[in-house]
Parts: sequence; C-alpha cells; structure tokens
Amino acid sequence: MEPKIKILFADDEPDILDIIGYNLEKEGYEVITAKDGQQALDLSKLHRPDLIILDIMMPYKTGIEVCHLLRQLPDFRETPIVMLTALNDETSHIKGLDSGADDYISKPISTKILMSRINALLRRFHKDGDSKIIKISDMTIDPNRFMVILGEQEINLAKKEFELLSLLASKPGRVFLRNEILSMVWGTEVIVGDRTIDVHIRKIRQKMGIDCIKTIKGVGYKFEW
Amino acid sequence: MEPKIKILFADDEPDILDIIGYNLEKEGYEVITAKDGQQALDLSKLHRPDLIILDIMMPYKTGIEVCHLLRQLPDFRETPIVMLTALNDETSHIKGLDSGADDYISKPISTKILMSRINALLRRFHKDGDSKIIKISDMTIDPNRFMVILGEQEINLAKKEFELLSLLASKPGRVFLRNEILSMVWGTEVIVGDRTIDVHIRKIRQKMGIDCIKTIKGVGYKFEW
DNA sequence: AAGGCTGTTAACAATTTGGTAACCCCTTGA
DNA sequence: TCAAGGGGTTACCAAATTGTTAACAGCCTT
Repeated sequence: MEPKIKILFADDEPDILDIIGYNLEKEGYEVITAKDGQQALDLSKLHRPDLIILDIMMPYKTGIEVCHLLRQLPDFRETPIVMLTALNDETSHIKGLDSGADDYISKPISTKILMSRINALLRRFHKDGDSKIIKISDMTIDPNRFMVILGEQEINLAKKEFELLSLLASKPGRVFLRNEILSMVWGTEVIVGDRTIDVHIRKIRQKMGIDCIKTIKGVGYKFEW
Repeated sequence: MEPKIKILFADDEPDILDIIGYNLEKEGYEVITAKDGQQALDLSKLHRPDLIILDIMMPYKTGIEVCHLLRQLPDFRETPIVMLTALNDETSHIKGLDSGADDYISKPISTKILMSRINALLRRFHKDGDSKIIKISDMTIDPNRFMVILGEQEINLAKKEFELLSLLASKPGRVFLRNEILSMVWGTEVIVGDRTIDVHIRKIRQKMGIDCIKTIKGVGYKFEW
C-alpha cells in the first residue's frame, strides 16, 4: 500500500470541519484540519499536503491570503488548491481563481459531490507524469521535474547527482551497496571507477548544505535525516 | 469553476465510444459522442467543441471527410482535430495529416497514453480557450492580444517565441523538460532539431533584455524572476 | 516579384558535467 | 604505533550539453 494522500482542510466552522474531514478520511485520505487561516498556513508548511482545501472566510487570514502566501513557496507551486466559500457571488469567485486556486467550490454542497470534485482534481494532478514525488521533512524531491526543494530554496543538482540522491531518498534508512548504486544509477553496461560515487556524494552533500547521506564504511551509503 | 472543455468524440464502435468517453469525462472534460461521420459533423456544428477526435473508418462519412468539411468552416479552422484509426499504415497517416488534422493516433492505444496526448494537444492549443493573462512582477503576458509588456515598453515576440515564453511563464519556477517543450510548443508530429529550442530561448532572452529564463543543464528550462 | 519576418538548421564556441587519478585523512588491527 | 584499507577531497581532462551566430527556406505583405 502506497502512503496515503494527504489533504489539508481549513474551515472555521467546526461542524463542517468534522463532516467533511470524516468523509475525506472515509475516502481513504489522510486529513489534516485547520480552523483558521494562520493554522492552515502553518500546518501546510509542516505536513506538506498533496491537496489543500481552503474556506475563504476564515479568521486571522482568509483563504485567498493563505493561497497567495502558499504560492510564493516553491513547494506549493504545484499543489492543487481548492477554494471553498459560502458566498456565491462573482467577486469571490474571481478573486479565488486569481489567487492561484485550481478549483472553486461554493457551499452548501453535498459531500458526495464534493468528494467527486476532489477525486477528479487529484486524478488530474496526479496523472501527468508518474509523479512519485518524495517528501521527507522539509525536503521535496520531484523526479519528474528534476527539482529538489529544501525548505524554501531550490537546489540545482546535476543529472547524475539528482539520480543518485533520488535513489538513496527513495528508501530512507536503507543502505545501498556501492554495487547497487552503480548498477542503478550508471547501469550495468558502463564501467566507472570506484571514486566516482564518492565524488558525486560529495557534490550532493556540498550543494545540500546538510548531511543527509551517511556513509557505512565498507558497505555503502544511506539516506537519513 | 471554469467552464469545462468540450470534446467531441466520434467512433462507430459503441464499446470504444463508451470506454474513451468515460475516461475523458473522468479527466474532467465534457464529452459529446457521435457514432458516425454525419453525426460528428452535425454535432460539431451544434456544440462547437474545443477538441474533435475522429475515427477514420466511419459510416456515412469518414473521419477524413469530416475533417475536410469542418476545416472549410471558419469556426473550425483553429479547432484541434485528432485522427483515430485502427489502420497503422502510412497511407492513412499522411491522409489524416493532409486533411488538416493536428494529431494522429493509431488504435489500439492505452487510454492512459491517449489521455496524455489529448491533454498535451489541448495545452498546446489553449491559446483562445484558456487565454489567461499572466502577470509576474512588472511583466504582463496577454495571449489575447499576443503581447508582452515589460514595464512601460511593449515587446514584440514572434509566434513560436511567444508560445515558448507563455509555456514557461505559465508555471514560474517549474522546470520544463526539453521534451515537454517540444511536444507542447511544436507538437508530437513535427520533428525539429535540438538546437531549435535554444535559438528561440536566446531570441526571447535577447528581446526581453533581462534574464528570466534559467537553464537546467541536461534537463530543460524554467522561468524565474 | 521583392522585401521583410519567422522558423529551422548547421557550425562552432563556451560552458557544464562526468570520470579518473592522486593525495590526504581516518579508522582498524596486529 | 604503524601499516593497510577505505573513504574524502581536489585538480584535471574528456565528453556532453548549451549558447551564439549565420545562413537559408518558407510565408506573408506590399
């Protein structure tokens, strides 16, 4: 079983939070709830959900503000965001879309329809590319786009460096033997020297700034936070 | 919620009509189905779909005939048309493209691949369908007027240059692989050399005066302010 | 038909990346 | 303690990739 898809749901009405939250969990999603805009922002940064649902009218920060702020962060540029509102007027509709939201749903709405809208949106975003995005703590590795995001900054890795990091991070904690690394990153055909791996490991450690790759002497390397 | 994109899908085999139709709807499109060439023509005129998928072998009128007839009408001169056929031979391939089709897909094909081809085609043609004005800092990209405004001055980009910039700027910060760029700007059918992208990138950088397009070596390009 | 603009390709320059060797340091074990 | 083995670091060169320029063909306008 793959890890569950995480959805952050923010609304200031506890009843709605409960009902929708319950239904989302029943659909098989992992749900993180927030009861105001500030919390939505903080919990998003903390949990890095795959989908974010924001009520527009919320204390401290409106959904629109939260959306705007999230879109500034590299990590949330691709995350689908749904705006939810009781207002059915054009104004908030347009504002919501301008803020960078991907869909706009007006309350009241049956949970059934809401669920199907959410499912459709997730399908749409998870389809293109095999999107096996790796998220560990505040690091995100997107193999489809060759991007590594650490906290709020993007790190530029060269191709081989990226492939190597992706491999190690694909199974955090697991030790990869030097042989394994060679065959998976360089293939069985190419024959490269022993020091090549070290050199690339070094370059990664250097660019990342933090030491997330541990050496197991005489064995290989592993990714560890 | 923005209005759904309408797709007309014509095939004389009910099973295929059902399966593909179902998948298209699951992708979030509004689907109009036709079971022969005449119906495809009539329903196209009636509903004005954003994309038309035509099986070649159909009763009353073949897909090629329908395509030809549609292209006579001003309304359908720009509409992307996809030819679908069980015949895998060159003859119908060429005929299909000659008839004014924009893409040619041979059956059998996995629905997944079909969907991604259709998505790519729609993205490519999205000029008038979606036509969102992109504003980043003091740069404005207006697909309707086909203009780029940087601060006070207007910049004249050629068609391909404009399409390329629009694509990159549509998702600032995101890396587009060279393959993606090729398929979205040039399409899957046309084959152009490797240096073509570079040359256009260069022209854009030159005309813009500022360096807002970043190179990710071995991978692709991204827009970044 | 001429001229200008656009899109593409080819050729070469510049840059980046990948791989190797040499050297250094650390750990281990006799 | 010292030698051996393994990994870390650096410099350097070759290969791959991209940047730049120029030339040319196709198209549209005049």
